[in-house]
Amino acid sequence: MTAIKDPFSKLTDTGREAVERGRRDHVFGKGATVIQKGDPVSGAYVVTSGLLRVYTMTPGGKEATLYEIGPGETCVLAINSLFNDLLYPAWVEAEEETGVAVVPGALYRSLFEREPAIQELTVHALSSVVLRLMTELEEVHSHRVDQRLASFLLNQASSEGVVRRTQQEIASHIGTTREVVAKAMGEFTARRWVESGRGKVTLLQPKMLAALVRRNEPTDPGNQGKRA
Amino acid sequence: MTAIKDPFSKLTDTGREAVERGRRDHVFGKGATVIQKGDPVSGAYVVTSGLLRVYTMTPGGKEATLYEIGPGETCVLAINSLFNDLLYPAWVEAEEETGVAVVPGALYRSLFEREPAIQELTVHALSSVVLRLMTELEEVHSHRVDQRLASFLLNQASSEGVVRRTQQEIASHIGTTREVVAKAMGEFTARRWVESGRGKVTLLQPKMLAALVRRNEPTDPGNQGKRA
DNA sequence: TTCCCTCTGTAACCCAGGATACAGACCCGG
DNA sequence: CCGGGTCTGTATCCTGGGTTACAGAGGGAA
Repeated sequence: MTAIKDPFSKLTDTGREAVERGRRDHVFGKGATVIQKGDPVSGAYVVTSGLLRVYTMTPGGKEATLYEIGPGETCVLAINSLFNDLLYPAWVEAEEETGVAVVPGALYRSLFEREPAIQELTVHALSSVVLRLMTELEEVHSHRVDQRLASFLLNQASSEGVVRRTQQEIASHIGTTREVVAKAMGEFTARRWVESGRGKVTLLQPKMLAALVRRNEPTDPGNQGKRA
Repeated sequence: MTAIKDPFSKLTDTGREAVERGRRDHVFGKGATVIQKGDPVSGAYVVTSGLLRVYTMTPGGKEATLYEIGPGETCVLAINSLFNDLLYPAWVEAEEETGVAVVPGALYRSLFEREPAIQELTVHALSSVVLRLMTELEEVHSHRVDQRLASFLLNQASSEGVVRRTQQEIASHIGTTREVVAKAMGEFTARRWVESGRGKVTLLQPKMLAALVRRNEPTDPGNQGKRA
């Protein structure tokens, strides 16, 4: 969503020129840390290729993904920090090889004043993050981990219903530990809703997963045959 | 924070005039529901007096406050819904008697295009909400409820260190139940960090509370003398 | 093939915190 | 001054899920 392929294409000529002169391009390898919590933010980060993951970390080292940033999108937290002059409040890493264009803060601000395209981009990016955060927050305190897992699998699945991620990665995304993911996953496989392999999960019954997400009762009220 | 007393004061004359013509003022009594989840949003909501509370609710009816909106601030979710044309994703209620000016969506959008003050206001409001949501999200999965309670008490306290809220209200704010609040509060009173009365909590040792929030270990490792 | 490293599957344990159920304290109105 | 509603204080129980601790199962490299 909000996939504007080249965010600078709609600028005025002078604007585009300024961006071309001012932008700094970087490439981050898979797994590289792009920004750390507490870093001062030097400019607006626009992803040109690849995928960034923005996440928080508990003092204990457990991670939870806030959201991801794809090509054409910009890192809102950076913009946020830019306008409010704050330190960056989270971590960002490259999930794969990722190109990033950094537009210096002062330049971005002046563009924001003059260029409708940048205003539009900014507001849109901010809005969509607000939405994602809200959804996440709501999810986090109204769904159990098996539900969150199901929901994660559903919207990470390729069209063939395959999710190529290790359980550890999944755990980080939904903010829990590997073992817990394995537990829930075990339940899903037992019910033949998914098939689980090394670094990959295949959805067999997406509908059942979706139903689980919606449902509020525990996995199954009349669950005899397990423990006790 | 972000307390702009009259958000319309910096508009151009034509802009201010348009707002005066277009705005609809409402007053909501204490406890009144201002917007419900799923309501279509007709415009930007600007609080003129009082206090609004934005919260989510689990299917089970448990509430958790996302953030509050004071005079001069505007409800970002409304703006968000406005720009993305979405249904409103949460609930809003008046915590006290509250005046709200509603600026119709079309008008707001056109103002946004022309008026720097509105652009500024919008971005600032969005940014600060992003920050608050992030903080909340981080808090929710890295702090225990006693820590969250402590932190809540600390930033709700008046200058004399008094919080005038019932335990039920507090529970809704930090997203748990009354009983759990009572439990944690009991612990605090036992340690003489706070004094608890009907609808009111007095902080005696704010420093200890603050320390608890920062600390990561459980309340006290060598906790002999209670239970067992 | 073999070694090793990464990933998954289980099982047992334990604790924070949600649910339930009262008892008593405060407070207003009649 | 009494009675009923609203709050607070506990105690008891139970479950979701974090923790620990291994035992296999791929799978790449030498």
